[in-house]
Amino acid sequence: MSDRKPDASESIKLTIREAGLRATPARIATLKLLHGATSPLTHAEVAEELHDLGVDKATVFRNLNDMATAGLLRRTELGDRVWRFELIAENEGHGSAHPHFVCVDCGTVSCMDEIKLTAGSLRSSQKIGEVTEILLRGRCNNCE
Amino acid sequence: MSDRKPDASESIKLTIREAGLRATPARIATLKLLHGATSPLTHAEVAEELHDLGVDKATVFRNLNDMATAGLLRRTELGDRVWRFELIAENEGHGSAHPHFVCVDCGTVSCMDEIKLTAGSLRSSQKIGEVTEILLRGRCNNCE
DNA sequence: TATGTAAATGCAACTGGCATGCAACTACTG
DNA sequence: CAGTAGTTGCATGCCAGTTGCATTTACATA
Repeated sequence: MSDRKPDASESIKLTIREAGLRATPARIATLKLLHGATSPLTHAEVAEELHDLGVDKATVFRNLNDMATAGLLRRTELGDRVWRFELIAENEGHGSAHPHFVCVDCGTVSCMDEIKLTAGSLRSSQKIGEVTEILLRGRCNNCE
Repeated sequence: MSDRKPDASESIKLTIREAGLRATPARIATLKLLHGATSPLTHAEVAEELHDLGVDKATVFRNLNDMATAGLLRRTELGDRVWRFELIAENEGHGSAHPHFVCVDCGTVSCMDEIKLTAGSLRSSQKIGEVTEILLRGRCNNCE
């Protein structure tokens, strides 16, 4: 029954409260779901998952946006007009977002912590502006 | 060049036909508009401008998408869930491999031929798939 | 433990950006 | 200059997301 630590929910509740929000079942479930995800999830994906718990679409949308505003989640747009959300890790204090890879065929999104630009590239990018997000597009290995 | 003449329309017509599309008034007007624009225009902006000519919204949408598919325009998404379109310069034929920098404020798209990933980054990206496009998002120096 | 209250929720209707089906029209080909 | 496939206008549909409002709930306080 309990391969899940009894206090996992407790620590999630604390996290939510520390962000200034109430620890409701919908929010706890949302964070748990994102915690187990390996890539950002869309509004729709989270909503579908929580629908079985009787959570309304609008509630999911509001919660995701609220928690993103509160600094618990990162909200990104990968070029397909759909918002995606992922947990901001606690030890991720620097706040720097990591690059994402989007498959143009299946739409799968992968997080790519390792990706970096060469030093020269960094310099020339700074001539143009401040880069806040790196996005790679292509075809994932499952699709080619 | 000095194609400010009455044959400017002619050269636009040729461009459209060479892309495999018919040179209709709506398309010519669209290209002229984009030619004079300093940053990518949204569907809505183009549609509003062409509405005075009696061109329907849906037609503008189809034309922009068709011409983007045909390689005349570049279609980008800056994170606000609105498509933007800009002319692809004629001498910009090489197409795929050069990264773009998109300013999330003004919508300017810059080509960044020098941007490269580190060797290690390339390797780890290949574990996921074949990267065909690199997009950097941020704020350009004019906007910050 | 009970209770007051702002925060959160569910439901449904709405919005905005874009896509599509279809009949009428028109740019191009021969 | 007629035939026709590509285009257009209009109406409608679609989808992700938003909003108004009555009801419920988390949690601070008594």
